[in-house]
Amino acid sequence: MADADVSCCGDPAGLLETRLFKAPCDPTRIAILVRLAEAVDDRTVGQIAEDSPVDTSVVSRHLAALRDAGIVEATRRGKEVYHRVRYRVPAATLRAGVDAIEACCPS
Amino acid sequence: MADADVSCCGDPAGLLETRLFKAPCDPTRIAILVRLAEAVDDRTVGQIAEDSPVDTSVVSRHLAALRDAGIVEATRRGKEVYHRVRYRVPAATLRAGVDAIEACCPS
DNA sequence: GTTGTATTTGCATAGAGGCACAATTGTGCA
DNA sequence: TGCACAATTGTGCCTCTATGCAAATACAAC
Repeated sequence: MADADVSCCGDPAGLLETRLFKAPCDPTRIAILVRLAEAVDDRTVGQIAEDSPVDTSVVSRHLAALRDAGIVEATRRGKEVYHRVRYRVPAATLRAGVDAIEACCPS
Repeated sequence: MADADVSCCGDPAGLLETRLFKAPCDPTRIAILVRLAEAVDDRTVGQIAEDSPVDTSVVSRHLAALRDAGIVEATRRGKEVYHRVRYRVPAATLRAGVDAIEACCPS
């Protein structure tokens, strides 16, 4: 049973084990993500760190985690690395999971 | 808490800070949740612990966390406490969040 | 009441992860 | 080149949480 592939719901463990769910577990990561979402344009690591109580290195690591989870994307322009939130892909992943659950699981 | 209320997206931080997102952060909790989802009928703490490498007390604690997050519900019948997955509420919460994001955020 | 079983809770330990600081890397410019 | 600045990475500390075991609680049967 370890190979968790429920007949109707697709692969719930696969979804839950995604970094998509692990990424928002830390309050600091959530705060960074929200800051990034509130910004109208892309933000550099330094800009985000300015608004954050933690060190720049910490922000850098958290952004790397968010990038790794597919929640954030980045582009290097010169010395700075500009970050922005990816909305479509994570939202689509979540929606697909919710659809699968609601389509087949007991109400 | 940084009055995080983005104009269009509702309260993203509020959703992310929910225990709904914190609960699946631990692999053991995910495994327990998947076991529970795979079961056709309700499962007692002991039954879940049988299929789990960790101690019964650990399972009990994780189930409490999942209950606290609204992902699992339980009913006591005699000595045993029977658990089952709640699908509707968590799925609806996630769907509402996804809807809000897709409705207003940059594509 | 007592006994037996299921679950929860208290407590100590160990492991994982966040954090700050320092060192390193990457990039642009003189 | 050398220098300055932005970002990443190495390292050690510290906090938080998961874990196991034991004690306590909840409930049924007697």
